[in-house]
Order: sequence, then C-alpha cells, then structure tokens
Amino acid sequence: MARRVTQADVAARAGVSRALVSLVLRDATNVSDHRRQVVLDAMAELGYRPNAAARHLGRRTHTIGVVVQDLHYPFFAEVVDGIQSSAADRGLQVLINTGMRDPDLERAAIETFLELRMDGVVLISPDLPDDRVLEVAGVVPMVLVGRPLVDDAIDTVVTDDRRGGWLATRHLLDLGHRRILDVTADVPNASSVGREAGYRQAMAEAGLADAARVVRDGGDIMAAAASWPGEPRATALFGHNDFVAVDAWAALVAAGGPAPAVVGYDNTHFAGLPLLSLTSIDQPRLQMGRTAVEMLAERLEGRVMPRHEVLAPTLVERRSSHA
Amino acid sequence: MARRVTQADVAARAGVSRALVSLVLRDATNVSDHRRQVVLDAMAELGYRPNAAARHLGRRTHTIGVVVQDLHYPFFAEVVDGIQSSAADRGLQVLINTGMRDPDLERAAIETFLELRMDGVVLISPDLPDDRVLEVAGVVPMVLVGRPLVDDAIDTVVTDDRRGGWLATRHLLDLGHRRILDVTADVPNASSVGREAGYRQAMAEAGLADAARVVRDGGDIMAAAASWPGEPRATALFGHNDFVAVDAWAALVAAGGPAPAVVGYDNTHFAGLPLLSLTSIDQPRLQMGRTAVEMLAERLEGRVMPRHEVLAPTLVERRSSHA
DNA sequence: CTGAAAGCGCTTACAG
DNA sequence: CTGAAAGCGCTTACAG
Repeated sequence: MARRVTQADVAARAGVSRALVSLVLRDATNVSDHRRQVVLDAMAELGYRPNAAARHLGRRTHTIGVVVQDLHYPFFAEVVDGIQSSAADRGLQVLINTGMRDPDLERAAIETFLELRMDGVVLISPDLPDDRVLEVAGVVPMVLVGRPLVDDAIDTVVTDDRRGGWLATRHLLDLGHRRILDVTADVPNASSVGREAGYRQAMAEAGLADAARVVRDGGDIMAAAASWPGEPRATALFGHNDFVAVDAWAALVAAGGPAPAVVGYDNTHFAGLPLLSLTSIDQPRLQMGRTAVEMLAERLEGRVMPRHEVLAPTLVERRSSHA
Repeated sequence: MARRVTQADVAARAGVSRALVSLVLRDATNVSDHRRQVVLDAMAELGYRPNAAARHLGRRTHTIGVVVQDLHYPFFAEVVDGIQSSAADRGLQVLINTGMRDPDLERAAIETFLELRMDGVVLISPDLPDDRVLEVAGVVPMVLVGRPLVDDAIDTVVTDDRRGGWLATRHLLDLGHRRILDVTADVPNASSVGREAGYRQAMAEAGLADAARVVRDGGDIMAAAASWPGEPRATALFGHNDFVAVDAWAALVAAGGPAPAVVGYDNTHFAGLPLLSLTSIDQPRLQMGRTAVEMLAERLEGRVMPRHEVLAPTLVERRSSHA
C-alpha cells in the first residue's frame, strides 16, 4: 500500500489551498463552480478518501454504534433495518457489532464503540446485566431495545411482553385449549418473565391458574407436557420465541399422538414459511429500530428526560395454532 | 455529557507524566508496579477511555471491517462467527456493516470502512459487481467470501458451487428421481451459476441432459415443475438456498399430489428444525470466516501473491429428500 | 479565495 | 521515569 492520500496532496494536485479542499468536502456554498470541479477532479484522480479518524478527532462523529445480541436470530436484523433507514434519514452512519451472546464480549463491543466516540449506542436485547448497562449509559446516549429497564439514565423501546404472552395464551384458550404449556427461555430475562406473567394472567382469568405449566427451553418438555394429574398431555404450546416453539412442537410430534396447537413469538421470517405456518406474536421491529434512532437524535439535541416507549405486540394467526 | 477525559487528565490525577500514562496503556514492561497501579486507579476513577480516533490517526487501526450482504439470512452469521474468533486470536477488532442487498448502500458501507482506515475488509457475498469490488481491492487488503472472483488484487474463500450443485443432484438421482427441478437465484450471480452448472453436469452424466429444468426463484415454479412433455410433474427439487428450496417445496405441496424430494443449500439453522428436516448442502462457514481473517493477516505481513481458496461442500442428509 | 495557525488526543523518540 | 516536542490528517477561525 502506498502512503495514503491526504488533503494536502489533493490541494497540491489542484493547485489550491488545503482550506479550499476542506471547504469543498464540506459542501460549502461560497466556492466557485470552477474551483470546486478542479478539486473534485483532483480527488477522483488521486482516489482521495477523507480520514475519519482525523475528522472525528475532538468532534462529533455522526455515527451510532449498534450492539446486536446475536446475528443468528433473524428477529434482530429487522430492528437493524429500522435503525439503518432512520439513521440514513438523519445523516448518521451506523456501525454494528455483536457480543455473540457472551456478556464479556458484549461489553467489549460496547467499549469499542465508546473508544470510537460514537454519538450514541443502541443495545438490542443485550445479555449484559442491568447494572453494567447503566454504567455505560452514563457515558454516552444509549437506547435499550427489546428489554425493559426503567431508569433515568437510559431510553428504552420495548413491546409489552406481558401483553404478548397474554395474547398468545388467550388465543389458545379461545380455541378451546386448557392444557397449555409455556416453554420459556433457558435463562430467564426481563422479557421472558413478562411473557410468562402474561401467560399466567390469561390462565388465571380463565380460572385455570392451577393448570399453568411452565418449562424452560432445554428442560424436560415431555414431562412438563404430561404434568396434569389424571389428564392427557398438553394440547397446546406457547413458546418464548419462534425457535423454542418449533423445537418443542417437534418434540411432541416426535413422541406421537395428536399434534399440539402452537404459538411462537417474534414472527420471524421462517414462521411465515408455508410448511411451518407458525402462529406468532409480532413486535413492530422496524418501528422499534426507528424509534431508537429518534431517541438518540433527541438526546443529541439536548433532551434530558428519559423516554420509555412501550409498543403493542400483535397476534399473527397461522395454521400452527389450529392443529 | 461532560468534556471527555483525556490522558492529560489521568496524568494530572495520578501525578505522573502524560508519557507514562501512554506507556501503561500500551502495557510497557519498564514501568514500576507502583506507578502502574497509581495510573490504573486514576483511569478507573475518571472513567478514562482511550480515544480511538487519536490512537488510529496515522497508524494501523488493528481493526477489520466486515460487510455482510444481508443480516436476515442466518448463513452469514456463522461466517462472521469464524471471523470474530480468528480476529480475537490475532488481537484484531471487528466492525460490521451491511448494504441490505442494495449495491449502492453496500458501496457506501465499504467506503465508510475505508475512511475509518480499516487494516482490511472482508466482503461476504456482496451484491456489488466484480469491477466495483476490484476498484476497492486496490486500496485496502480485501477478502471476498462466498463468491468466486479470480483476480490478483483480491483473495477469495469460496466453496465449490459446481460441486455442491452436483452433490445435491447426484443425491436425488441416486434416490431414483429423474424429473428434478433446479430452482435458482432470482438474480443470477457467480454462485448460482456454479450451482446450476453442477446440476446440469450431474443430469448430463445420468444421460438426462435434456431433462434438466431450471427456473428462477420468483418465476413460475408450477409451470416449470410440469414442463416434461407427456410426463407427470417434478418429483424432486434442488433449491439455490434453503429459503428458496422451502418456498418451492411449499408451492408443490400446496398444489396437491405427492410431496417432492427436496435439497436446499447452506444448511442454515432452520434446515435442521425437526419439522422441516431439510436435506441441504453445507459450506464450512466457520472455516470460511477464519480463513478470511488469516488471509488478511498474511497481507498485512506482506504477502503479495493472491490466494484463492476453494473449500469442499458436503451433503447433509435429512428427511426432506426421502419423500 | 489564500495562508498561517491552533487544536483535537494520542504515540513515539529523545535528551536528561 | 520526566519533559518537551513532533507528527498523524483533519476543521475552524482569522487576517488579508
């Protein structure tokens, strides 16, 4: 690699001052068309690219960092879509990183963004505990997406997990099911706790508080599905997310007997695949991403009061719940 | 936000010189334990974080940029896993971005990485045309993953798409199928062309060159599936990727008649879901990611000759092909 | 528009 | 270890 091209090289090539090159780059209006063109030509000939490090040094970077819990679960990709489109509208760059479900790596990813002096950081369903999240929220404008955390130092965008759990369960109850198994997260978190609470609430409202059964993903699904004394096994499943729902569904199918009615959560792309046709609870992902950027922008413009936005989940009905 | 903490602040707090703070940060050995501790304490008290822009200015960044074609298709996430783990082993940071399947946005994402002076850039199955890719490859060490492009300016890691297409088709032929439909990409690219060539080769080797039928994703699947004159519709499908395969599968199932045997491509997570159990062609994703970083590291150490690595795909047999 | 300058926050080399 | 300095590549303000 040859030495990198700088503004000085462009100025020399164009026969103008360095300051003029900088002005052209920044789209200043008081530059003659002719000189502007000469400078732009010189840039193109030399393959000049501004050095972001120099440009950022001591200034706003106009860039936001997004930390995604996991790149494998497609739910997050759509939140990022919303972030990207809203950021583009506001002239903000976006950089993405992930901790790959390891809290230490996640923390390191955040640290990288802080060192890069991102104007703001978005955490999508992080694995980091609340207190660690709040530590960082004191340093840079931060929005938490997909996990509730009510604190003045941070903005949050979530959907109402309790409501989502309630919708899913209510739907199954309406279809006549009584032995409904809730398959929750392997490691409980604020979201899974909310969804479970919604499940229990709907069961209780149906006079079935004692019939509520919750098993963790990775636990003994079959035992839990057969835990109603003197009764047959579960006829319906509510899964904490689409993957969990489908895995549990498959376990019951593999064990024989009638297929259960199934409701998942997140309405990921594959829930809509015709061969699965999984009923699922939808979160407005695009809107969640857009709102996160909006919140960051407001903070950059001086807002001090926290915003905690709770959006409504909806039920997307497909064949799986009509088993 | 208060003014950011700098090394000068830390030095003042610790009562040492600025140079010493820098030395402690860089883990220099010739610093007394006592002074080191004093400096570390001061950093912690002040919440000091080095400014990456200042640190990067005029130097290597020890960071690589990864441009992912699409965050929604989980295939790419595992390549990124491989990149992350190998980068961590070498003390390299990773930053991720995506063009969301828009060539212009993809180009902008690459441009961002160039301005950030990344030490190297990895493109995972980009949508950008070859000539645009090569333009950039002249500026920074660059590895193309998942798409063949033989050129001295760039390193590539691909799997043998022709071989993959051949394996899939051969598998279906071995199971006795003769009317095998190839559902290829909606927009042809080097990978889809290779897979299709493998399909045609296998058909030809079986004396079925004239029976080869290729339809694009989004095209008229049903018409293509019934395009053998005087014969019933296709009994088997080979899809360009897992999503395409499952969608075509569903179309045939919805139309009634016997379920086709199906083979997908990429062996994504959801291919393994018990309810789908999709036979698929696997690419060694982790290894692809690790190799990409290895290639970048070699370039940084001075390698000039290009490397073009072709890995072998494998068939992962599941129930879908035994319809 | 130019030209000279300061400043952003670091690293590095050097004399002491 | 300290202290003074140069340099990385930009932006910004200012006198002309």
